[in-house]
Amino acid sequence: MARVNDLPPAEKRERLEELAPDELAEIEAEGEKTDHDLPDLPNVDAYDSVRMRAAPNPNGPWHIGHARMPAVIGTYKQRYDGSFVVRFDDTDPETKRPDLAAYDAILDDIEYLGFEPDEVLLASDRLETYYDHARDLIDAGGAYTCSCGAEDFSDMKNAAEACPHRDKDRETVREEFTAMVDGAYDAGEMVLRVRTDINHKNPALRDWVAFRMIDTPHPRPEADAYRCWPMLDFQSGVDDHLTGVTHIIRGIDLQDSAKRQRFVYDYFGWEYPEVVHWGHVQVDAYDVRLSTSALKAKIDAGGLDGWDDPRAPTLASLRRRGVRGEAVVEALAALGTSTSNVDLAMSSVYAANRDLVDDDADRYFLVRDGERFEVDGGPDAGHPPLHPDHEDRGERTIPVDGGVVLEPEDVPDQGDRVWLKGCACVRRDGDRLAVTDDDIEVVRSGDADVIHWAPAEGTVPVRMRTPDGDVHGVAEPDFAATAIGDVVQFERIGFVRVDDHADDGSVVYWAHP
RNA sequence: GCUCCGUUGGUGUAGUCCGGCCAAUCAUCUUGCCCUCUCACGGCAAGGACCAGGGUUCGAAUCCCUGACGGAGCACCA
Repeated sequence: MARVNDLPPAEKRERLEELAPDELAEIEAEGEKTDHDLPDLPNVDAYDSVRMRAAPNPNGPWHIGHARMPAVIGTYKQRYDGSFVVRFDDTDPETKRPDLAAYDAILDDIEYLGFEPDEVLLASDRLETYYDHARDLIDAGGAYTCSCGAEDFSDMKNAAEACPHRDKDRETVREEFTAMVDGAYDAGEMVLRVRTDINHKNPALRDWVAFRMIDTPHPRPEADAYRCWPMLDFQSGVDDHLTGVTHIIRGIDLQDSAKRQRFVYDYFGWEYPEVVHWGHVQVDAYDVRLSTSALKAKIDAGGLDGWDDPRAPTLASLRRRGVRGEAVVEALAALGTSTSNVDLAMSSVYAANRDLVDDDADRYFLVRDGERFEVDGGPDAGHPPLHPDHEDRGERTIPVDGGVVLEPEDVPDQGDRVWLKGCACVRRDGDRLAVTDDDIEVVRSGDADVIHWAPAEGTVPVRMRTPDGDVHGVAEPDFAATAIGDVVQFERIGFVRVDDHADDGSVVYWAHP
């Protein structure tokens, strides 16, 4: 044994190949399947096919953190040839009041990420289903109506004491639940509780509320007549079973949900799906909080121009900046599904996007805070290529004979030389630049830096919107030929998406370096 | 307070279930070099981590205990 261990790896492999070729193949196959970021889902073999769900609360467009769910279940869907349903859990018309525009905004966001739900459901369409199951649960002795005040019940529960309503007879419970459904009570007067275990060591699991009364009508006209609404744990638990969900992925804030819902599943004789919990995501590079309501407040207060403001950590913003959904998915899937909280580095999204757009992004010059110089001698214009790796795309034409503007940092000292990229080498002489007879060797030898530049006249004014605020500059004339929506690179500045060409100038959204 | 859960480089992640092949993987990041008419791309190299302390063991990132730190739930929110 010791002798074998001392052998170099290659030799060990050889020996093993002679002795046990099958086992070797197995070992090496295992080593190869580590090329995806996400861990395998648990117990996949026990199911005919993998079915997952995203259960968003439609309270606004999505921020970057929200994209994690479609990114992960979409990736699993592809891996396992499975499916997923998008189910809007819009069962609180008051404190989590749905925003009617958010339903479509969220579906748009999912499409942007590159996924298509196999089914879309709205919980607010399914109240009758929940009522039916509540009645079944009551009949099974699994629920009781309770008119305790919330605080009173909480005290009893924490002391592991049953409330006086717990042993009501079923007939009364049935009648009172019917009255709840009929809207006979006001908010706070009556709830339906699941009978779990009042002595359970975890107080969070004791006799939780399944249905409560809400006076505020639902914003959807289809659901505005209902007053008796299910709580998440009941609604979600029932729907997961009814829609055939095999794998639930959710946040650690719902760690206790499975344990709560299991009581209902047990009453119904259902099998609980596999569950994966993940931690919270934070995103670096933004000083705005990753919260829909905080973003909404900031927009309403005028601190952001809208959901797609480049300073907002939203998917709408990334899309406008020219970041592809695929890059967002790649970066989020790489976070895995661990239960600890994670930080998403925007640089990883940017790296993934750069990989996707670099080849297509034509190059242009943008000069910020340009300092003007007259140019003496040399050619009429410079002709840098549209893309350094694709000469066939042609070259740009940048006039030089009417003078040029340079960024202050690039202005050479008196008598020093710089190479105007795509044009010629110039030497500074006061506020003039004299073209020298140097060839490119002066750049190779390190005697002159290559810089970008723009003509003094005929440029396109550009407002570049970035997460850190707007930047102004002028782009070379050919930039006007780009199409809205194109992603181009302003050399030495970064990739941007062309957003608008107006008479008084263009607007671009900065994507990343 | 009660109940759960977690802790691998700056960030994320693999390895932890089934202890040795882990002086720890990959990506991102930072730095340097190469390539190049800058940038970007590409290539090469370097940097940087097993929360702490005990225990078990021939051997611990991996198992056990204690502690520290962090997170979550205990809602008529999702």
